[in-house]
Amino acid sequence: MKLFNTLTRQKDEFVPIEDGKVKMYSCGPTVYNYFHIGNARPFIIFDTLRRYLEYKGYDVTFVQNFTDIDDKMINKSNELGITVKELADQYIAEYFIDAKGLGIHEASVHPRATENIDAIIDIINHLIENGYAYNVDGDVYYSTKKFREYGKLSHQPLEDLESGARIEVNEDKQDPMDFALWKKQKPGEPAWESPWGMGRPGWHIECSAMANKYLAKTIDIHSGGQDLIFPHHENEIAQSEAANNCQFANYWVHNGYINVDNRKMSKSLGNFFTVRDVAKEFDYEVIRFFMLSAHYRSPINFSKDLMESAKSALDRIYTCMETLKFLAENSTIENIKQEENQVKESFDGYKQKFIDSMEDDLNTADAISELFEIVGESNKKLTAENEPSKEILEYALDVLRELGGVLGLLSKSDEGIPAEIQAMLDERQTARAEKNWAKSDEIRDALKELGYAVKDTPKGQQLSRL
RNA sequence: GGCGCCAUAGCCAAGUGGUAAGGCAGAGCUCUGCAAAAGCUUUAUUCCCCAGUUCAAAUCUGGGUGGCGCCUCCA
Repeated sequence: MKLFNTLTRQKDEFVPIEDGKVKMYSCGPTVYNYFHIGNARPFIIFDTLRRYLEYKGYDVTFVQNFTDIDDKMINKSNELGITVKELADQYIAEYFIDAKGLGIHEASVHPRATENIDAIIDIINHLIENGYAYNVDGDVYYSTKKFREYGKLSHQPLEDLESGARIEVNEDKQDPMDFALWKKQKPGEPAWESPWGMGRPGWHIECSAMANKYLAKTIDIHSGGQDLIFPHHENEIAQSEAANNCQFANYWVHNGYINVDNRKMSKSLGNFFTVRDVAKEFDYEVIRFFMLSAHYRSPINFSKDLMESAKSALDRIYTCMETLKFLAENSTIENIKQEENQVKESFDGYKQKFIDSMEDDLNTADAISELFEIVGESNKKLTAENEPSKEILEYALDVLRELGGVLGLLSKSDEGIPAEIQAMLDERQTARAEKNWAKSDEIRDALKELGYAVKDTPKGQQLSRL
């Protein structure tokens, strides 16, 4: 498949280092709060990339870290009067609740910075030995000037970065662009022992250390939001490549922002919506569908109207699936009929186009349109009047489930109908036979109260969950 | 100041040289006891503007206009 590589600024054909295997690292959240819709985008996008690679048969090792020690963690824990560890434990648990809802598979490993201090110290030591880092009284900095290729990811020469940089008041640094690898303990801060005294790791070094520890010195794909390109990912490259003397990641993949009123959604601007809050109003799955309905690199706006529209679109697919299921259960014809072979062939065609779209830099928007082609054709050809065979109905369902699964969608489990609901349906059926419309409608309303919608079709009553 | 992205119908959104996918919303019709769902018809002679290249441009080139982002913690 082709992936847009920030390093080369073009779509590159993806070739893994080791045949059949993919090593992927994605920057995870700083766990001091619920994550917001903007944070959710990379989680969903790269989960989808991972799913697609697995669908293609790759054995994917996917690592996503938790940043559980930094200024924000310390400030928030002080605010709440709890320890940094307690804060981290709480929001890591909350992360998994939202992630599960969004259909995000757990990573192969979810390492925490604080549990990998040894690996972090190791790599810093290495950098000092190699002359890329220096210790100033317990603070250790990376010397950006030493790394010749600094700026290769953000495509900015060091001088240009420097001229735009804010002047930071820190006389310890040899150069304004140098960044902290290890921060000396300040009073009241959590700290770990190190060769340079008590302190804690800087933000960038944890990812270098953990990618190395849990994956390899050179990994296949490193992903994250576009706002991490500089400085975070640029610094990771500087650290890892200086320490290991080899390329860090072959493909750098970055997703676009989520905007609110055309402005970037971010914690610092305060214009964010947490996934938890949005999920109170819309299904988690609607959020995921919304994210995948545009290309991952383009910026998208978030609004309630757009969520409503995403919900309607997703409902169209589910309604079709429910109808297919209903017809399959009531079909008297087992094997595919002669005239249905054409329908089957066009389903195969849509599936192929779906895959072609995914191959082209994960074009999920285009891929989703193929789902709707299948829905449209099903609605048109596989109707009760046409007496479709069980085989073709199930084929349609299988294709939708399979492709939906690649996107992490359409997996709502269909539980059986509770006995009491079935009793109501039976009662309504009798009423309808007697043309007792008042009673029929009464039961329909009662079912609606219980969260079920009922449709009257030539084949009988079709039930669906609201 | 440096670097980069974007502009397609009422809204969202694919399409990067061969004559405008898909979804949402709207209107009309069919079906229906009523609904719901679905189907049919309908909604861009045109892709921000101007110029150029080409047999052919939404797509390539140049120039505008408008919006956004990174260079600072951020997904």
